[in-house]
Amino acid sequence: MPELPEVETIRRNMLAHKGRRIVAAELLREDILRCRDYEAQRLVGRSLKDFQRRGKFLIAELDEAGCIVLHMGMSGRFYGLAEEADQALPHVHFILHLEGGHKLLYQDPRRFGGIWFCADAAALFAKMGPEPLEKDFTAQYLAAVLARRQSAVKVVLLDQQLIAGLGNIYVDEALFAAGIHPQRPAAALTPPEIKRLHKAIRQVLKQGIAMRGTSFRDYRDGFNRPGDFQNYLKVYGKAGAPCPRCGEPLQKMTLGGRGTHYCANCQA
DNA sequence: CGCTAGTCCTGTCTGC
DNA sequence: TGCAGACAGGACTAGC
Repeated sequence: MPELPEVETIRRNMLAHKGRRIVAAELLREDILRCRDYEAQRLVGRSLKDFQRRGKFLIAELDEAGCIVLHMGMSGRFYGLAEEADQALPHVHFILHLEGGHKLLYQDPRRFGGIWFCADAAALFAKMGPEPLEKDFTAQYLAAVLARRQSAVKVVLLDQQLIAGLGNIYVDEALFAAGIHPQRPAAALTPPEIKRLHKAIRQVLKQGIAMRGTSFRDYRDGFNRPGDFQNYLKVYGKAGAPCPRCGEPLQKMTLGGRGTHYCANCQA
């Protein structure tokens, strides 16, 4: 499930295609398109000016006519292939053919993701919270956000309107690193806990990026290669295994409808 | 406004 | 071995 580190990894990989011209665009599934400010045909002849990321969204900026925004949802992939690699791949919904014999494939079996052909992407992100790796995400900001919410701290951290880019894996890992129980009411966290959590969120995301993302199941990078961070997870997907800190069996519960992994002994 | 529950989707896993 | 059902969850919506 591509979260901030996975989308950032894909973005960095996509920079290999920066400046390349689009020679053809195939939208193979209409219902994957969430915004149609312009038709796919309008992409032909444009070039990929730059690649940006906002939260879990990847933005391909065009030299004119706006941009292409992609969200990988749960199972989405976006990667480059040589043009001659033409074996029939399942669940490919969008293909950008580029000059120089390259093509970019958007592939998403579960179709929780989507694509936007936007004249201006700013409106898409108007309500989105700050980037957790940018300077405006401070411990003070986190404290203010948590103070006005009574929900479980994990549920609050997953709210994209409060913090952009956190998903189920990195939230569980950050709460473990900070020694905070995922079910704690957000407003009940103490200032030292908030400081630890703030640091843990940034640390875990940076580690995830350094390891090119977590391939727990479906995720692949911009070259269709798995990431490495699944080998460094402490709690996610490890219910029943011994806690790496204290050795007690890790627990699993459901919070906000999501599988939640934690150590009942280390996370208070 | 805050919060919960329901919805979408299909590959993979579990139990009989 | 085969099949039915459970399970995974990001973002959005309705309803209280």
